Amino acid sequence: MGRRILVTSALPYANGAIHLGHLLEHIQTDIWVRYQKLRGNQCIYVCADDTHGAGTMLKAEEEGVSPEVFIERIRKEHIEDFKGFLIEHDNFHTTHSEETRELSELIYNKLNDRGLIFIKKIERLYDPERQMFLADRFVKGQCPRCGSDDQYGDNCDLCGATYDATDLKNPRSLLSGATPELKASEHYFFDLAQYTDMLKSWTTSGAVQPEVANKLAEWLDSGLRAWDISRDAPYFGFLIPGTTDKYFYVWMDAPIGYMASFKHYIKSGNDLAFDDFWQVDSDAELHHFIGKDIVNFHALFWPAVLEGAGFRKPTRIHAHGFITVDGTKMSKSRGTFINAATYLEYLNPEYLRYYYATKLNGTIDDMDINFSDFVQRVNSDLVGKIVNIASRCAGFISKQFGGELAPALHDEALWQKFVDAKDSVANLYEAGDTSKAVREITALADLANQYIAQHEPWKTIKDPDKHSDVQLVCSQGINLFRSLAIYLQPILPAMAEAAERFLNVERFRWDDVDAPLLAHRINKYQPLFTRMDKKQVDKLIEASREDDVSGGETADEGEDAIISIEDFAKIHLKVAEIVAAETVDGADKLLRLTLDLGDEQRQVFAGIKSAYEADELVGRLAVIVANLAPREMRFGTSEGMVLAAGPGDADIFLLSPDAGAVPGMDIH
RNA sequence: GGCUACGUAGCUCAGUCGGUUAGAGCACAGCAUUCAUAAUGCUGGGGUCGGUGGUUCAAGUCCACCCGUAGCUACCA
Repeated sequence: MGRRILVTSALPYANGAIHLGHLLEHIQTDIWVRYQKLRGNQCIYVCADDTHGAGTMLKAEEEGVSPEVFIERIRKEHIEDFKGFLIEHDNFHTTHSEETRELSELIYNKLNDRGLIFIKKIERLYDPERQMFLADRFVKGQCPRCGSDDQYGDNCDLCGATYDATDLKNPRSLLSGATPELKASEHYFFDLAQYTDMLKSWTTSGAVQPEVANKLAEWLDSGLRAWDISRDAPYFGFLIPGTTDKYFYVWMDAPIGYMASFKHYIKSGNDLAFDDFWQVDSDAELHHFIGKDIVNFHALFWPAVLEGAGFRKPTRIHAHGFITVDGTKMSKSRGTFINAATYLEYLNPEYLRYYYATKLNGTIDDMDINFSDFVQRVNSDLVGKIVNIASRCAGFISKQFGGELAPALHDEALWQKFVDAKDSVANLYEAGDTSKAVREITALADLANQYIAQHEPWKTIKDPDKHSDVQLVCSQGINLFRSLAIYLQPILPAMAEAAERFLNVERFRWDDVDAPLLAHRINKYQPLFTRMDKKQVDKLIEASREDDVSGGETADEGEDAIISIEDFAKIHLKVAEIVAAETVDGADKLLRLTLDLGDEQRQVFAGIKSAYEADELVGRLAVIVANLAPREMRFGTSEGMVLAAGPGDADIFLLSPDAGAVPGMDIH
């Protein structure tokens, strides 16, 4: 009997669009789920929007609609975005649902009955104008340690200090600008410390990755405190039973949303028993895929709540790292904060699924996206290696043999190598190490291409006596391709479907790799993938940059934030003389400049060819960023940046110092 | 600031218990090839393993400190 598995991805917060970061998690989960389904296991994948909290309430208010209307609109967008990336949630619900309310109340009542809930009066910052308590992110003021202004209520960006919002000097409410006052309020606490021993053994039992267990040990060893699970009105959420103005904190009901989504899935006509998956001795598996930033909620608070309420605990928490682009955080101003919907306007979703798959390894390391690497990997692996096998064999089979595959294999040993990879690829999928799985699969693709090159069907076809050899070789090639398509199905479901049509077969199953297709009629080959042009990616980045300008998002990244004098001092500007300038073969926009900085010469590539002739630049002075990291470019290394104004094309204007400046002078 | 991770070829990443000359793919160069969507095959160049110091017969691997990146730090979600 197969395994029974319930899988979740972290719930996206219902105040913004799905972006590349969400997709890393959902694609990773989807690959794992599709693999389980392909194996014939019963695997249910549920998710939901995380809707509660002051965040959605205020955002809805900004748009002048009710929170309910606002979150439902977001949910529809999220569902569309995920569908566009072929992510097959069996149910995508909302935490603002009857199921979540019922289960939250049930769990709370059980915890309360067991004496795990207590009430304590605490003092929090209160906005007297808006008449509401303020979460840390809605308060700014001066850091109590270094005194820098404009810092949030939890920690200081500049000196790194952490503190309570009540410690801020000159605090102000971001909602009204008013000075917050301290106000006492009764909060409800969950007695987390009761479960310290349980959590110590659970976190080291293999339920979380070792590096995550290390991080959690820090919490466990320093002593768990009671967890504040209530928030005061006004709040968007569910009332705590027996109160009229205390709401469940969003992180209390968010994981309950996993249960609720599963419950709703059953209600929608699926014949499953809720208790089979959630009762304390359930033999079904429960897997949560999450980002490394929220491990404490999933691997401390959540298992303790489940334990306290008499439910089973998760089988495994799969934590992953974050996306960086060229080594740094996604950035709206650089156009690397890319939304799912924008991506889909320009590129095939399976390109991204494949690229992520080549890099996912089941650890919490961050994943760096490099767009030229992305283009190269997809083009050379998917189009050049894998799909090309089918493409180069199909013509012979359809033109010479009426679409009929040979009745026998030509190279049994080679075929067996493809069969033998099955368990190892399976284990890698199971462990979430899809990067190794892909490496094994592309190594097989290399063998297939070598095989075809060695047997040269395009030469054999000219010899009438060896006509049937061509059928043997190309049939072998197509069977090898079929194995690859099955192995890649979890990552590339649409490609696999197209391959099924080409091969004229039913839906792939994992065990199909055991036996080849022989004496079988296939259909005419249609290209499964087309090559990607870097220009499409450039357009996508450009479009994402525009999104930012028109979107008017609240600057939660601090993109255009005021910088300190220390930040400015990091930029070292110098006067430089352009001693040589020349065009670069093959480059449309670049000029290669040789700059004299007084004590050294540097080569800099500048994108100013559209506005300047090389000759007119020689001898003039320019302003250069002298400590910019050297950049490897296609035509060589660029060792700095020349400053210029203007929007681009013909309108580029180089900056120059007034008369008297000499090369090498510092600019302050 | 404290903590948890990470830093290896131009790029993206492997590298097991410390053990021979540090590997792969992409990119690049040369040759071959023309079935395939300019797709393939063969060969090759390319490394101060972030830095400094230490432990050891032996360090990419262990230790200390430093630099850089990311996350957490319980009311941001």
